[in-house]
Amino acid sequence: MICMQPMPKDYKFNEIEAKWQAQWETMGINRYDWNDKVRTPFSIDTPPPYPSGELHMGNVLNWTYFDMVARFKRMQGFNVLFPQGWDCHGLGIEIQVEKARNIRKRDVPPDQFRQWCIELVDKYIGMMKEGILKLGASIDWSTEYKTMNPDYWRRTQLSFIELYKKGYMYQGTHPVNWCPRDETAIADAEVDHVKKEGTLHYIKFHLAGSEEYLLIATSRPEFIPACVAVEVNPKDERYSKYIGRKISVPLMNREVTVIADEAVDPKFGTGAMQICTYGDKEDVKTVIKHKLPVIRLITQTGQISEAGCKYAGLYINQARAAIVKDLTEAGLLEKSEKIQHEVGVCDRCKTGVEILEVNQWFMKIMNLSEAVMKNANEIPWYPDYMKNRLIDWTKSLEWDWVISRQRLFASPIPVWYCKGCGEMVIAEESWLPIDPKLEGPRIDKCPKCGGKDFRGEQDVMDTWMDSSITCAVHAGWPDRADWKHLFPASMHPSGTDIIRTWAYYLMVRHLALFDERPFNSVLINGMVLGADGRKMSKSLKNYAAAPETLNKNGADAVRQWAAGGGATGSDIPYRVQDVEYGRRFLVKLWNVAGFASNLLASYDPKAEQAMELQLLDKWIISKTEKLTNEVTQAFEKCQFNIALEAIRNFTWHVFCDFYVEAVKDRLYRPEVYGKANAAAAQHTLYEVLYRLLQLVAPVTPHMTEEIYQYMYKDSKGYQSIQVSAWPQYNTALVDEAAEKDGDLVTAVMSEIRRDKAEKKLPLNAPIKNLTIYAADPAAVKALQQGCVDIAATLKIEKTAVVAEKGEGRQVAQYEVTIKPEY
RNA sequence: GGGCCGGUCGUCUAGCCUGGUUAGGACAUCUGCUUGACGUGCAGAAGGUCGCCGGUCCGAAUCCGGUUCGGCCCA
Repeated sequence: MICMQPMPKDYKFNEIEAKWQAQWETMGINRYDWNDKVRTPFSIDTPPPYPSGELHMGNVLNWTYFDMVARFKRMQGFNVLFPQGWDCHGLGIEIQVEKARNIRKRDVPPDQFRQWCIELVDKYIGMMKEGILKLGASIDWSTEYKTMNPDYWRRTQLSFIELYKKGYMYQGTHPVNWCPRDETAIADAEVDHVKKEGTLHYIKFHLAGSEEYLLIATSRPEFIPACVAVEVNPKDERYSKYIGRKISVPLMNREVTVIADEAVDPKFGTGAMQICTYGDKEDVKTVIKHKLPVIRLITQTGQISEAGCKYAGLYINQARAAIVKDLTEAGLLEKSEKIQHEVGVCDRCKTGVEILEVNQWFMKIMNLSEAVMKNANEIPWYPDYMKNRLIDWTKSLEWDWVISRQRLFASPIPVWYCKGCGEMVIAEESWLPIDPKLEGPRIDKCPKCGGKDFRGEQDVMDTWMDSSITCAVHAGWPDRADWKHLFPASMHPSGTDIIRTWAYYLMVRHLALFDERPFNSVLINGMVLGADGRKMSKSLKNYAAAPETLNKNGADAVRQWAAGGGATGSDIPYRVQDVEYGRRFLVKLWNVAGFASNLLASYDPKAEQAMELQLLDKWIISKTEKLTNEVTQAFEKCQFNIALEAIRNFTWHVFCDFYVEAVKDRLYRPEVYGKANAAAAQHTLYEVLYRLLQLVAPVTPHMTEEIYQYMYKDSKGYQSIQVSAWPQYNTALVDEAAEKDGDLVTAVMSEIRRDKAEKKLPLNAPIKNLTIYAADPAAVKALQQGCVDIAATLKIEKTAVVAEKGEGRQVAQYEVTIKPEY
């Protein structure tokens, strides 16, 4: 019986990759089996990406990581859940809609605006999904969800209600980061810090009823109307005599007190500073500490309020200019100088962030910090040191998480207020999903005053409220009674840039909701850099478009770049050469498989045959087992680059360059070597190639599947190599003696090749006689076993092994010499 | 100012946790060969005092301390 189909010479990756992507879907191998309670589940908490246009190389890197884990775990026999969602809501899309249509959120009815957002998100999802499909990610598409769909934000609302009941959600008037352009509160995590040039103004503050003045340095003179104190360092001798005295605020008909605090840096500016509400985060601390009053100077649109007297109505920049001008005219401006300083900007629109005291919804997070850090420490991180990013971030937090936003495209906060008495009504679980802007609470009257009129909460939730419950949602919460079967997630993948947001928010939300951590390990990917090592961007001309790259090289080649481009967690430059190397490896693999299928045309893997394994057979079988062990361990530790390099080197330089070369003759001329010998070569060739295909299958799933279907499907019986059993390291097949002897034999082969190369002879140039000298009896024995292969590989007519130290060319690193006669 | 990461052949990167290999690989370069699979492939060559200083050790790219230069994050 002949079961080997001849393989075509060409590999058309476009066709073949698309074919298997469709077939896997049909076979259902990517599906998580919700009814299977036998296999251990392995769930990947795929972070739903923010749809922002076409897939980029960063996405390619991430999804390749997720997919390699999914495929590896599937082969290991786990019931793998690899879900896919889309994180739709948020400022990013709103800003794009505003820009594309040249409007502001208030210019059109909210429904119209939301509709435009939905349309844009859907368009982007289509683009990204196409790329992810092309990459061959083995996602269970039956799990696909969009956070903008009511069925999803119902869960966000439910989590809000439960957290409210547990006392984690509260409303309050506190200073928050505020983006004047987007007119909304934002969280610390959404503030970027950028270096900017600013001006430091030295302004005279006269002591009350005196000609004496203090010089105050400030980069924000527009805050003078909100000045509530002047602060100096208590140890600063220049100012100690003024502490406690009244001082007048320039241009304002008002006096404040000079206070002392260690926090003031005597070396910055003049060592005396104005405290305003609020120029920066430090002001907030000072105001609380010294119980200072608050003057609300900046409005939600970034203008000066009535508190700014004559400056009211001006925008911040205009007010600054006006105040500097007035100060100059009043002779109160001593000097101005340029400085470099860091300012907080909105991470979406890059507008300078202000600190406003406004009524908002908050989630209590400060008391969860210990638990976050404890849990971060208890689970493995790949790589380990990345856990510091989460721990450091957690330690640095000072404010609770502001979760309300004054925007439109987001999950509604399910709350109403009685117009009569102000009583708050929180939605019942059975009302969800519900938008309080569109309908009232499902109760007859206010439970407190009996009033019938309610005002729905106009604010919406931070998008992170949607995306920080994915571990529970993926597991089936709240609809599946058995959702704890998949919770915590086995692995949460994250990027170095979003640890402080995604990993952090997931941790606090789930700990607060369920008193349990959301994931049991974390896989971190670095950023994709341009080939020049700088951040990839279109303007730097080092940008590679992912769809184009995939179309040109095929997913399997690009995936090798992602897997092998660098250590897990480190930033990885996108190098075309890496993709090309990947492609060449595929050509090599395809060729050797095709070649092997020819050599194995008469081989029936299922037939019981007598075989006599030769030295090099045992040698490569043993090495293959060790490779299996090495690759398995590397995949377990998410060291994809190590796994891939080991497989490629072995395939190319051990299997192809030595084993296949050596075994050709045995298979071409079985009559010379005997049936059992040839059978051993066929068996070894067949099984080692199969093992290599399995090991590399998580990285290059398409080609390995194609080869598997031609050569192995019938004998191995799995419908796909993707569900074949991951090989176990079989120590019984490890043969140290055979490896040692085989290494000597291959070293001799290399030495003869070297000799031929030096003599500028072709590698198949015949050698009349070869004499090998070795004094060591063990070496002699090995060479006697191997000299048939040496002769066959290098076209030697007669070979002799002499058991003595002889002359000739020394075999590198061995006490062995050779003497070829051409 | 704080935290984390990194500095290894021309370029990029592995190794460092668990000290001892001629420091591995890829790309580029050079020299041959083209052989019964190879969109080429194969064979070979050259190229690194592992940022710097000090310590521990019989022995350090690897451990420790310091220093310097980058990158990221935070203040």
